[in-house]
Amino acid sequence: MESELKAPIRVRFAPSPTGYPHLGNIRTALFNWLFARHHKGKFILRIEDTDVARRVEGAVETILDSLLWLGLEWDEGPYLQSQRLHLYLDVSTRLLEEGHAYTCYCSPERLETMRQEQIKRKQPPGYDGHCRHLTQGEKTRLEKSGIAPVVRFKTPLAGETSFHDLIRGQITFKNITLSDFILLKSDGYPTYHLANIVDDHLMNISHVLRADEWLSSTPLHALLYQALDWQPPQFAHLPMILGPDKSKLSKRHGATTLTEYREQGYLPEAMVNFLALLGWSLDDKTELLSRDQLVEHFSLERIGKSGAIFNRTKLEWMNGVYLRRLGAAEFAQRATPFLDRDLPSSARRPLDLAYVRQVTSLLQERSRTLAEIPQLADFFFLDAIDYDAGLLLGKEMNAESAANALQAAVTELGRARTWDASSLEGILRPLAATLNLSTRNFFGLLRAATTGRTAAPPLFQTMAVLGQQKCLQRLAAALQKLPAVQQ
RNA sequence: GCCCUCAUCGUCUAGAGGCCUAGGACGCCAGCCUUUCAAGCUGGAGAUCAGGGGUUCGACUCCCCUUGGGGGCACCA
Repeated sequence: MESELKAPIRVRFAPSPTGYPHLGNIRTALFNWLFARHHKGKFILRIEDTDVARRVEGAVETILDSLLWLGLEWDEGPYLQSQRLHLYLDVSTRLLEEGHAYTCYCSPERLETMRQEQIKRKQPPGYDGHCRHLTQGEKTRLEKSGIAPVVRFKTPLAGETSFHDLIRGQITFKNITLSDFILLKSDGYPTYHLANIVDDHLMNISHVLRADEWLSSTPLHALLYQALDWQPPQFAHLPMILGPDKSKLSKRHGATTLTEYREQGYLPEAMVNFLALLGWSLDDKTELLSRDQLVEHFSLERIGKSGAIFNRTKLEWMNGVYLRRLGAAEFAQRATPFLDRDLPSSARRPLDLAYVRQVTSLLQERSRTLAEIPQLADFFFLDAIDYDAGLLLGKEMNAESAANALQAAVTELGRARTWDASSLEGILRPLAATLNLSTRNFFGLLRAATTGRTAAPPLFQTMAVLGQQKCLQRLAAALQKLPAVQQ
């Protein structure tokens, strides 16, 4: 039961536009969104664009686009940190004035050699405090020489810093292992550490749900809150999503950005369901949950601690489930853009939507992603099909009996007045008997002749959709191919 | 190297001391259904709960150590 007296729940998703959001980022966004919706709180979007050098064109748009595709609507923002620079500067100044921070004039070169030596001596790399005790005179001199300083936080040299994590419990770091990190860069932009806590404070963020990789920098943030005498939010570090080799997900693991999944024909509702189950579970058996059910049941208590390998095969299964659950019209509508995109150029455009609808109804329970529909369906849209003549012959068949059967089929089908699945069955099933062929062989022959493949939707329905004229044409073409078959 | 952290079937996970001879899902195998392929249904293989010590009448569950994995240690987030 949530107490009415508690501060309102306010969470944020704070990506940096240095790349396109990958599954891990999006899973973090999803958990934040679920948490906010479950508690009837606010979900805030904040763009952490304080790294001018690494900014990627179009990244912000892709982030917004990804969230909207999944239906993760935000209540406030997007706030851009690059437009709030004065706020960070104010806090930095205050920290300086109150003696919690100092200006540092060390050159990148000096820092680099320092680091190398520390590594060589097998010491933990970190700032050595060189500028910590500079006199006012020295500072003025360095300032005059044109060096733009950075501002560093004065990390306590002794003692320890601990904080409570909602998922992992109490976590403690010895301050000696923490170094004087940078708050403000020489270009006047804040680092993540500064901007992050200033904004979380100013935006009244109640809970910080972020990936595990931030755990190590949380003591820095805790120290900052202490120095500023601000109430820190509650922290919950989420387990990470891993690649098949158990390492942090990255480009080299293949498709990792959300938009790639959209292009590969996954449904947003399946992605939401699947992503939610990476690190969270409802119970010992539930796998399929709608967005509303997720909102209803989501809780931090049921988030696990260990990283999860992203299992694409299971996603495919789940996507198939969602695909099959769609209404036929909906399925056709969602499949159309993929057909349009991937069908061979020889297929007539624009696509005949009524025809598409008939085709997709045969494919709905056979596809796991929308992107595989075009390959499953191409023969429906092409005038001529190309295939190996060997596909025509079943096990107990030779070219002669196949020719005989095809000829008989052409004759009977040519006479047909109605052309639907049941009348076709009414013609072809008895014909198999007459020809003394197993349905397996006879229908297999017709399938290969009409579709050019051995695996396709049910024969009669397929033929019905193809139409009488096209079927007869293809049957005749198969008859021509037959002599070429190697026995 | 140092710091933090995690550890149940191949993978995602259930398990909050006795309900566990460890449950579910994906995948895999087999059977059924069947004109092929799927889908569906049924069944099966698959985890000495990383290893070792404790605590306890009793440990997958609590504690310690070891091992292994992951993350962090930037004028990146």
